[in-house]
Amino acid sequence: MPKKLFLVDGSNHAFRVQYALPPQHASDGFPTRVLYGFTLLFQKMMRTYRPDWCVVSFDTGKSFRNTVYSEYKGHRREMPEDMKRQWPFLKPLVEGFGYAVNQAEGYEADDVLGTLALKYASEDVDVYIVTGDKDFGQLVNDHIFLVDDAKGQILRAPDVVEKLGVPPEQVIDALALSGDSSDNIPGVPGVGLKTAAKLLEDFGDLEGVLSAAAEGKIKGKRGEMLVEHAENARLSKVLATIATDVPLEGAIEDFAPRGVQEEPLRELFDRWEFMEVANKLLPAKVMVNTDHYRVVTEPDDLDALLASLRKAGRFGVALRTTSDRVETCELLGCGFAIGDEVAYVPLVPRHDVHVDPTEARAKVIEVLADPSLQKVGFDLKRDLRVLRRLGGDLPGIAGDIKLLDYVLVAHRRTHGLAEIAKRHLGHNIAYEPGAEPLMVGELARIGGEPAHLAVLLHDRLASRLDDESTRKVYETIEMPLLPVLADMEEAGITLDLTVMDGIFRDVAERVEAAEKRCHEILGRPFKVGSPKEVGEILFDELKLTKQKRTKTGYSTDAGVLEKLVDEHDLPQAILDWRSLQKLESTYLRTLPGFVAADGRIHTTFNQAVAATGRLSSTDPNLQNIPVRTFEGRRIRDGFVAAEGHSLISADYSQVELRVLAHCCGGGALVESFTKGEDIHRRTASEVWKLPMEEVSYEQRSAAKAINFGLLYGMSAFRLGRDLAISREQAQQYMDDYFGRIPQVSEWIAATKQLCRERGYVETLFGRRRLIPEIYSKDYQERMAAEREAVNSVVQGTAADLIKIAMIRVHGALKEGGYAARLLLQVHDELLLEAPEDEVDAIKTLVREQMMSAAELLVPLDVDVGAGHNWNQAKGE
DNA sequence: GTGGTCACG
DNA sequence: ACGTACGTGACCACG
Repeated sequence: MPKKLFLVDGSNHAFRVQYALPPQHASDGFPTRVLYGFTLLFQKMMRTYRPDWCVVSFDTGKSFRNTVYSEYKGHRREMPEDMKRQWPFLKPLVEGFGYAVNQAEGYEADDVLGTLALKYASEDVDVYIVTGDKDFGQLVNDHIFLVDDAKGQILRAPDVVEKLGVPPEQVIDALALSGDSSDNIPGVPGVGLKTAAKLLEDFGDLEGVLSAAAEGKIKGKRGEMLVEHAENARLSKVLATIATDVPLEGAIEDFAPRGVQEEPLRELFDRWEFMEVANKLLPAKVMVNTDHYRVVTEPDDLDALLASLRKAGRFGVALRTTSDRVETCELLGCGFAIGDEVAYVPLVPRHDVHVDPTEARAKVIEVLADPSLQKVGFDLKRDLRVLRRLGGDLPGIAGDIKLLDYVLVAHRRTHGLAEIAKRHLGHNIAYEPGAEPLMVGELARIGGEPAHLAVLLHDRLASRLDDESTRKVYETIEMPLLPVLADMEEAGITLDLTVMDGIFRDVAERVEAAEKRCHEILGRPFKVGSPKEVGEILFDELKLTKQKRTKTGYSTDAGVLEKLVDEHDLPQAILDWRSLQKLESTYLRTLPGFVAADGRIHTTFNQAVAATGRLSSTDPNLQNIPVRTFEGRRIRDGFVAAEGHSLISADYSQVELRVLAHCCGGGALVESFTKGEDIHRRTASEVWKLPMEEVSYEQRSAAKAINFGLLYGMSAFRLGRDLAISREQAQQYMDDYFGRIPQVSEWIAATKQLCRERGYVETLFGRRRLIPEIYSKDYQERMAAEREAVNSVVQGTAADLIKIAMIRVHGALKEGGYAARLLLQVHDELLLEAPEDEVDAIKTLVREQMMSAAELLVPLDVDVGAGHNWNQAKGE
């Protein structure tokens, strides 16, 4: 049996895969389709083809032929964006599989392969060229074959005749006549492979055909074309000819497969999330060895550990505490990891630990407070706050796994340590909430594991930031924001319980009255709070007009009830009850319970939850305190400044529309913001083609709805409903709008297109959100994805802006030596607290810092006010 | 635990 | 042919 040499036309395979397979991405948005296509090929190579030698060749992109003939060949096939990003990883992938790469500088892959084929084909060596390129038919002989991997066929000389109509010797001439659109060979118009074969049969070779044509022996249109395009045909012949004389060094033995290179390949598969392939190809590996974890039980060991932490200068850290509330939790211990050295220091008394807990705690707090030591961990904002409460601190934060995962895969709803460890290390975490485990061994694992995982995951995740833009978001926005948020949470905001109690009594009384009224109207008691019961009463019993349905029954939301107020008294009564009951249960009753010993409420800002880049606030949520209605707004009277202080509110004016204007790069939006106009009025004047001063109140309101809708990807249906006009009329408004400001619809279309190409969108600052649903087969899901794409850019950019502003304000306050503090962020608003004598200076400082957070095509505007409570601060 | 509703930007 | 705007968190009823 002859031995087998496989020659892979890498460039050709890449393009074939690109158009044959569906788009595919790692969860951070990195495209993997081409890499996957190669992985499939190499798996087949290993299992089925089993070559004695194999070499993969790629175009270097600066080939001689390419340069000389580029003007004739037209543009070389333009490489799509996602393919370009994968290109640098192809060589490592080939080498990971143990195959050789040959990229002869200055030559095309075709020519390198042609040369190798001729050089090595012999009685003892069969050459198999893996390519979809028809050109290679010219090389086929008794020892050179083609492999069409897509179809799984091996083509020998007779197969070439069948496929191309001519034997290998005539392939070049045939292609010269017919051309090859996929390879940018022009040929003669109107001549396909069939005609070419026929002509060659009649006249021998290309020159025979051309001279026959010149002598008028070929009749009709075809003859004319051949005469006219004779030069083109001769040029095509040159283009179609594969060189076989490229100077190449080395011997065939260089191409002997070296077998799978486990570690490099594992790293690549890991990054691309080729889990199944990895499991099949690579031996399972224990990534996290927990056996050697230790519990520090002796004073000497504690000192030794602290010394090695200082010596290392960088380590993983994880506090272990009771309950989850920062204000009330107790510190149970602290895990440390220096590389794979993992130790847990218990900080509560245990019979089997011979270190004084008080002493140990002091030492741990001291080492963590050393700013020269770098710490990595998971959710270090929490650890920082716990330590601060105990008189310590946590400077020198070098990395936070939660934030890393967030910037890499923002579209995931949660970024828990267990989930991340499972995903990246295949490791199941031993974490057990609740009581301290009894056994020392168990304690070592549970206490040490988070610190160890932080170290292991940090390096893996940080290496994925190599994408410039994502790294920038992490390093210049999220990481610097972490201590700012910790300070804000720590500061908290005073809740005046007397004020709250006053409102509570009033509202509670009215809730009861409202419930009574509901019962009276119906004539019997019922559960006003049960959507099911309310739905049945309204629509089955009272036979009011049915509208929307939910999955489980009738919808009774506010929009539905409002439409029924003319039919019956009950809907309005229910609406009244609901709004009061909402105030009572969500705010008036619960907020006082969050007041800590210092009289203040300390919310938690979640920095890693919103897919767009926004913050969220929990326990309690201070980002949804009522403001729209008079009754609701009263609650803000309860949020007050400390004695001798004022609250200062600063909010960005129309920040999302300004971002949109900037994205559009010009047009009426930009012009209007630059002039400082009333943006809704201006929009109305554009849509109705009126002078600004003639815009009516209704027109301005409608324009406002349009502007709002723009940010969300509005539908004419919804706009019509909101404005109480017909769908057609709403569509007309939208058409007029886009007609007048074409930049907006152009940008929206371009954003959707970019999302389809890449599978993700980016904010102005490079924050990325992956949107896999953009490829959904479900129309509705796909449309929703398009809206998300557009909205994420705008909302996300605004979120980046205010985060940058927060970092700047925080820095400026420190720099200026002010006692004023940031307290809250509500998406486009910052709330601060300042001593009376600083108020004026702080108002100016905040406004300036916020306005200059970024330089956009339009100015950023900020409204500032101050007052004793949140209501007043927003008002004046 | 899920769904409906409603508070915010 | 089909549904109808983006992003959150909290409470209540109900299974």
